[in-house]
Amino acid sequence: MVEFLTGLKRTDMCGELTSDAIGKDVTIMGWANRGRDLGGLIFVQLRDRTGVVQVVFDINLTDKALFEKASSIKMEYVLAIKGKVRKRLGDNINPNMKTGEVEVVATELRILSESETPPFVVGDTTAGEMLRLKYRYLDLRREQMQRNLLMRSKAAHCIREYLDENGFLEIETPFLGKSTPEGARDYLVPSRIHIGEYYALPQSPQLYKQLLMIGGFDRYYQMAKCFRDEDLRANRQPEFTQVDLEMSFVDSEEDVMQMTEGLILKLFKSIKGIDLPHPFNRMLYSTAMEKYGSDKPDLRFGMEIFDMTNECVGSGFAPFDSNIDEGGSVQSIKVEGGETIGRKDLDAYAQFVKTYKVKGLMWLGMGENGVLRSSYSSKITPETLQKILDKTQLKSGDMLFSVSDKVKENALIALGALRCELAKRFDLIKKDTYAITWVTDFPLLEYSEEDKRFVAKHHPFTSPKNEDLPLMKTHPELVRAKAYDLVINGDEMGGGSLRIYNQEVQKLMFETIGMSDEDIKERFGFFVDAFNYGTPPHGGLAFGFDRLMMVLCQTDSIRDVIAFPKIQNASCMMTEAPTAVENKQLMELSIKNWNYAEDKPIK
RNA sequence: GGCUUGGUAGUUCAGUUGGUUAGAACGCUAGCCUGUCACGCUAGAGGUCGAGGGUUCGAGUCCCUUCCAAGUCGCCA
Repeated sequence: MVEFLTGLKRTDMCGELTSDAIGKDVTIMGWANRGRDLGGLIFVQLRDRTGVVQVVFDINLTDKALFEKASSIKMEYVLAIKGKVRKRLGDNINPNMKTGEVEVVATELRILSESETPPFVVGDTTAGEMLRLKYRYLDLRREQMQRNLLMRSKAAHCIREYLDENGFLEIETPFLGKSTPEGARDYLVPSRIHIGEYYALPQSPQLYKQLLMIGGFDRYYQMAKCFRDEDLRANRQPEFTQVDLEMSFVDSEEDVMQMTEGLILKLFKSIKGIDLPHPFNRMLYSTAMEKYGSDKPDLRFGMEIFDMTNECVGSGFAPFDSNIDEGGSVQSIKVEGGETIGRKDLDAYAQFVKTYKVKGLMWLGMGENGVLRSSYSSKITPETLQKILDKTQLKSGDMLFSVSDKVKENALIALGALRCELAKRFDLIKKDTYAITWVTDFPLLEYSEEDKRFVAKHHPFTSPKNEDLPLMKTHPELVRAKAYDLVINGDEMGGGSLRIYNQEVQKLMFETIGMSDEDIKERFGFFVDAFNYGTPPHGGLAFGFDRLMMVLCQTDSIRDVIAFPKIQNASCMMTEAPTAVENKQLMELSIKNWNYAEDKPIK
């Protein structure tokens, strides 16, 4: 039977009916949670996005037709209920419900929509994610998803408010843009009108926002949807949202960092009610790598990496000695209480570090009364062993992990990853802590073995440090960038830089990464041209809105903060996108009938 | 592309050394029940053990191939 809303207007939200509402006549609407039919008495929990309230049908208080209708209610039926709010009888108060002191005595019930038995009970947090994503619209009814997306909306509002207060204009930039194949793989969109030509979806609005600065907008921001056709991770989706901002006439990195810092402070205050300590910590990239083996160090716990190369010179142990001879090093971390790690787990950790670029993991544990247990102590000279013990001040119960490699950075990265693994095992990460740091002074360039040339670590418009400019031609690897990353709890939340605004410097940059004048013209011609017509010094930053929401919502999965996310193979469980399309569509786009060998359409 | 873990009822899972008719809870169906709130009670339905092949007298269990999912390395300027 079809029932309509005709004549009914919602007066209240379910979750907001507390003792203040006692005696009020209300009309409420929502979905039925599981009900409890006691025979002559039926309880229905009605849910909307604000929460749940108990509705009661009493056979002695309602007419028979209404009561029978109520007994036909099943989970996820959509109901409109008129009734009167009353205090629950006797001591039937549910302290676990916000609305637990009251109930609505129903006088009218309309079943607006029936539901088949849902594939999982809404609110069942054990339901598998595959299933939840297939029926995402049901999953979205769960309290956690409602809360996360509410928080996301509030955060977006808060960001707009802050940036507006600080004179930023919200300006949209195109989705259909030009492919500039450097960096991530582009998602391409075929052009119907221009046969054989393609737009690219933006990986970021980088070029546009710099052009907006040249266009005189001075301060810009955008909640920008970005697209990258790369493999997914727990915190990576093929389409995601960046809070993208850019400012003109900035003099130093601090100008952008402090503006961003104000935004993060306001966000945490208004969303979580937390006053974060500030100013945020600043850490040099080189320090982050040496102490944490990562450019996004997790500072919620210690266990810092230290260099043990000097102690291991002439150790008599071939792996140490040969790596040191080749200019490498020995890096270590000390794990207090780590001596309890069993042999099986030690082997597993050795396997773990091998997934990075190093050969193995050395371990040295000190048991009771100073008894040593080690993978290598018998192979090094007693003098070396003594030096190590002196350096590390190893105590009973401690475990020392070391990684040696001819490339220092490899050893650091492997040990940095192990450090985070061990922190999880030994439960060193306290809940509800936010360790925030800026990482600054990144290298401008890095050498790509694959391309046999230097490539921009950030992007080719990042400004080198003024004082490092002379090194561009002689030691490109030593040039530092005016770049900065914001790191929260070991995750990169965002990054930015001051941009090059001088044609000479830009030219030098392109030369250093081996881009010919032709390449430049082909890829960035419009962009480079713009710099000839008066470019203000500018810089900005983009942070991952989804990742920030993960932190604020305290979840490990980016899918928990996105309404309709993709799964690991970049498909959508619900719509099954991507799908094959009709030949007719392909013909219109001249895709299927394209002769790639001769690079022209097949007539 | 590599590695690790997983796939058994609608759902979440158990299933021992390879051995009778593959179990539990929730959900579902029918009935009873006036103060439940994870309501309770009684009865019932529900299975291609991801798929294919192999070993065996016998496979959910062992082997091979393959598909799907999660995490991760590569990748992500």
